[in-house]
Order: sequence, then C-alpha cells, then structure tokens
Amino acid sequence: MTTIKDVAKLSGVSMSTVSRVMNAPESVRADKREKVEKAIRELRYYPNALARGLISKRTETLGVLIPDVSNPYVSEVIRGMEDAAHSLGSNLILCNTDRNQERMINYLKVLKEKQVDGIIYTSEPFTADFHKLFEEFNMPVVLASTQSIEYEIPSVKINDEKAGYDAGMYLIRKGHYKIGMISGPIEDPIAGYTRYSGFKKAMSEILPMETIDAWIEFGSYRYEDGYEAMKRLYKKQPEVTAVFVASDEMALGAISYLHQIGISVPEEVSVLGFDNTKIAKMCIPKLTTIGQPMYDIGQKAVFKLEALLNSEELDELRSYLDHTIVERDSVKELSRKLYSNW
Amino acid sequence: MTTIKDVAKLSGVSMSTVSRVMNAPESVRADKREKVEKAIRELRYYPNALARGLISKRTETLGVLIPDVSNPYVSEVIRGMEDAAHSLGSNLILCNTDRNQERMINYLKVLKEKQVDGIIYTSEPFTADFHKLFEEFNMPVVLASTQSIEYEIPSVKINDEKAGYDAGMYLIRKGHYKIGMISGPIEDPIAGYTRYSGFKKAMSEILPMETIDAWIEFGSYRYEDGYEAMKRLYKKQPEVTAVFVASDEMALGAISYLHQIGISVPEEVSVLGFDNTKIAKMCIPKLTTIGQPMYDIGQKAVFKLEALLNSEELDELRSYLDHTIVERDSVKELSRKLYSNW
DNA sequence: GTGAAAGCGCTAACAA
DNA sequence: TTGTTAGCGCTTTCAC
Repeated sequence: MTTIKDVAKLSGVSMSTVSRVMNAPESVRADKREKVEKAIRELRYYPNALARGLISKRTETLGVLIPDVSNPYVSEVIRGMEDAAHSLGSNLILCNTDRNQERMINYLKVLKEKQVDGIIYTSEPFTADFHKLFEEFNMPVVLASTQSIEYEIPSVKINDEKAGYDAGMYLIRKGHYKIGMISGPIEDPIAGYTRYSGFKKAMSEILPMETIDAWIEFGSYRYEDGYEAMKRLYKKQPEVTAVFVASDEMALGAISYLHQIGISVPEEVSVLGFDNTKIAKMCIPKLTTIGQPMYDIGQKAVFKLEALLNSEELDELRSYLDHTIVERDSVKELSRKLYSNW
Repeated sequence: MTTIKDVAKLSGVSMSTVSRVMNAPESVRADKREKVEKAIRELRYYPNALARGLISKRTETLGVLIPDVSNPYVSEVIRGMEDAAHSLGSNLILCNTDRNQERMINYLKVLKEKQVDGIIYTSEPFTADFHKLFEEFNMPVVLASTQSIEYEIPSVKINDEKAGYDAGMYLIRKGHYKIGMISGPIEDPIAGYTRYSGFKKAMSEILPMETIDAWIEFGSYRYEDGYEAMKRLYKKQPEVTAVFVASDEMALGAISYLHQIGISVPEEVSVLGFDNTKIAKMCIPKLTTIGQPMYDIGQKAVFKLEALLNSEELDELRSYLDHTIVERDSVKELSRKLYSNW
C-alpha cells in the first residue's frame, strides 16, 4: 500500500507538501506541485480516507435507514438520495431495518462507530422510542417520507392529508358518489390516518360524516391486503363505483379481486392508486394514481441533511413536496354527474 | 466525543486494558473488566471505527456497484446482499453507476480511498476495460448476476443459456410450436445472447435452425422495448401462439401491446416472462415466468466475497444457482400437442 | 512556500 | 494480567 510518505519520498518533498497539493494546491509552488502530482500518478496513490476522517471528523458518508430496499417505493427514494449524495461527494450506507427495533439499534451503533456524518430515516413512523434512541446516539437526522410532529426534526414528505383529500375530490369530480376507500392502517400517522382523514373530508362534501366509514376498509399497503380489503368492501358495498386505494400495490390487489369476480376496471368500478411506482404504468389497466415525487423526496432529504451538517440555516424544518394526479386508465368518468357544474 | 482514553481514566486502567475488554474480554481479570464495561456504558462510549480500521486494515464495509437501485430486479439482489453483509457484521456502500463509465471510475476511486474490504459488481457485462480498471485499483471483486469468461473472477448467477433452453422446452411441452421470443440485446453476453441461444437450441428440436430467427425480436429489457418488439413480432408472425420474453418488464410491455390490439393472453397468445420480480404476481394475467433466485444471488455473492477476503478456498470460481419455472396464468396449454408423448 | 513534529483514536508488540 | 510505547496515514500548527 502506497502512502503519503512514499509520494513525498519519490517527489523529494515533505509529507506536508504532498498534503497541500491535495488540499490546497495553490499554496504550493508550481514546480513542486507538478512533481508531486506526477509521483501521485506514477505510484497510483490514493489518500486513505480513514486517516483523513480521523482528523477532519468528516467521513462524507451518510447512513440510510429504510424498511426494505426491495420495496419499489423505497428504492426510488433511495435512488434520489444516492444521486444527491453523489453530487455532494458523499456515499450512502444502506441499512434495511425490516421494521425490527433490534436490528435498527444495531445499525445505529455501527453507523456511529463508522463515524457517518448523519442519518436519514426513511418511510416509517418516527416514534418516541426512536427519538430517545437518536438522542442517545446524538447524530444528525433527517426524516424522509415520514415526519415527527412532537419533535423538531427536519423532514421531507408530501402532504398526505391533502393528497387524500385531492384523491377523494378527484373521484367526485369524475362523477362518482358511491366511493370506497382502502386505507392504510389507521394507526400509521404518516400514510395511514392522514390519507384516510383527507379522504373523509372530501367525502363529507357529498355524504353525511357518519356514513363514510361504512365505505372504508384497511390494509397494510401490500398486494394481498388490497385483495382482501376489496373483497370485504365489495361484499359490504356492492354498489361502489370507485375506490381510492392508499398504495399502488394494494390497488393492484384490489383490481385482482374485482377481475376475479368478473367486475371490469374501470368500466364497472374505478380504482385510484397511490404512489405512482413503476408498476402503475405497466399493468392493465394502467393505474390512475396519486403521484409522489419519490426521487425528489430522497434528493431533498439528503440536501437537507447536508445543510444541517454545514450548520446552514434551514429554510423550513418540515418540507412538503407536491403530489400530482397521474391520469391513466383505471378511473372512468361517470356521465351522470352529481355536481355537473364542477 | 468520548474516546478510549476517557474510558481508561474513568475506570482507572490503561487504554490497552480497555481495548482488551473490547477485543479479547477473557484476557482481562473479571473485576477490571466489569469496571471498564461500566465506564463504557456510563460514558456511552463507541469505539471509533476509523482509528480501528487504520490499524486492522479492515473496515467491514463492502462497495456495491449496480446500474440502478430502483430497478426491481436489482433491488432484490441488493436485499440479499445486505442481509448477508449484516449477518457477517459488514455494511454496504451503494453505488449507482447508471452504466456510466466515468461515474463508475469515480466510485471505484472513492471506495478505494474509503478502504472498503471488497467490491461487488452487479448485473452488468464485465468488459475488458472494466477488468483493466479493477486491476489498477487492485481490490477484491465478486460479480453478481454477471460473470467473466476471459478472466478468473468469482461470480454468482444462474445458467442463462439453460434457462433459455428450459423456457423454450416449457412452451413446446405446453403444446406450442409457433413460438416467438423477445430477447435481450444479442451483444449482451450475460442475459442477451445466452438466453437467446438457449432458446434457439430448444426450438431446433421442432424447427429447422434457419427459420428460428424469423421468430425472434430484440429489446433492452424495458417495458417499452417489450411493447415495440411485440408489435414487430406480431406483424411478422401473426400466427404466433406463445412468446418467451427475456424479462418480466418486457413481458408486461408485450402483453400491453397484445391487449391493445385485442388479443387476449393467454387464450390466444401465451407469454412466458423472465426474472419473477414482484410485479409478476401482481399483474393480470399473473405472469408465468422463469424465476431467478435474486435474493440468493446477492447473498451468495457477499458470502463469496467474504470467503475471498479471508483467503478461504473457494468451492467454485463461477457459481450457477438454479432457476425455476414459476407457473401462473400467462401460459396456456394447447390441447393439440405436437409431441403428445412428452 | 516548506518542513518538522504533534496528534486524531485506536491496536499490538514488548516489558514488567 | 497489565501498562508503556510505537505506530496506522493523514492534517495542521508552528517555525523557518
């Protein structure tokens, strides 16, 4: 292994001068600088980041805590993070927590030991327990695709309640008035309760509040959950003409159930998804869905963490990026509209 | 920041003793050990992995070079890698190369500087150029979901040629004899040419070799490629009853085209996919597909790299894991079989 | 503008 | 069993 010492020897200068050509080249006289640069090339010298980090207290490495990389939603967020990190000269250490507290604590410990500059906690509710943990480890944290209301932690996500509201209003505007929902777990304060209550707010424009819950089923965002929830919903409300589903994956499960019992989407029942993951445009029918800017969420989270590390002023503690409505083929416009002036 | 010195002081022993309780506890007398452990807990001391790595020449960190995390196939491989790494006490640094040589070189440089123990190069052909690069950087490498024939580099993948052959034979066995293929690029020696030639070999059992190519189109594994390739194939061979498609994503594109022109899958045309990514069981019809053990590929690649780092004997340089045929709903059995005794 | 030397936090001889 | 000391490879004063 070649070290700074070898470079110094070969180029006939001191270690400090070699260090200078790497960190402040303009402070070294041109002739020496060139000699050093030549030696670096010849010896294929690469400075040891461990030694450097030991002094600088910076590793240019970020830890990313995610539930599971193989989740299509998460993997797009990560992609945004990695691009942002790359553009800033940092790297990402990937940690799949599997929602397992023990595994998470273990990662936190290792990341601390490896001296990562900061951590991004992604896509899972941030509980009081976690907050205590992070306090203990005392590392800069940014939340991506999640947030904390009780604690002052920087975060980046969409406005899920508004998204739920917009979803409901979209279906209403399309002429539906027998509208169901397959929500995430109501105990999930990030993507569950928020979208649920936004949807209910929209529904309250056409329905008495008390009756809305009869049109809502729940599931944990997975395909199978969507299938089962749709089954329950349909048995309860066979007149339903449109369903808002809180994730694309569940939406596919719901469509699968409808398809199985011979109900066509969107001709007989419309389905509105959530996320706009890649699958949404590959299935039949192509999914109309609430689009999250996953890449941007990841990217912004990293930029925010970087700003935090450089103790720059944060423009806002909790950032909310815009969602969109991506219109494709799974929602049908009903001709007989309830409010035709909309 | 608390260091080993602080722990030594508080527990009234020397730094070496503290070091020992962390690395060889049994070599320290119980009473002192307990004192040290208590101090560690009280001070919330975490050893600095940079300092340790500087000495041990090990960082317990691996670099992973992948084209793109947000690719569903890749993200499953990564998941296997990460679990394996975690079980071995290592971490993964994620590097999206985007098939961009410059970006890859940059990553290699940084990974070298950060003293990662080794690198896993994933899912892209390993060219002579890359080999030269890796030689220059002189870091242990394992290939995952790809391989090198010319160079002696450990690798883990499936036997793509056999998989292509099995795919063809499967369709023949299902009674088809007007069988098309949508292949990956023939210049891709990993997943393109291999599956293509395996398929041709199978077809040669029912067709003269010269005519087979008239039934094959090409695409770069993406949805849109599948759509376009299916269009070309269908125009050329409207009598086709089954198509083997070299990726699930392309298969979905192919199905989309067929659906659009009113041809139902599998009633009129059967489609056999490749990979068995998560989407395969979420679409309609659910995809019958050649299943790759993505998780296992990732896992095994990491274990292999670890063995390499510990200079253990590798049981085999190039590992080939088994593929499977996952039967779902997109392939129909034709009653009028060509070889009814099969 | 350049070099010598101290030190980042840790481990590993070597003594004791 | 334990402590002292010399580094690991680098940056950073501080003189010159």
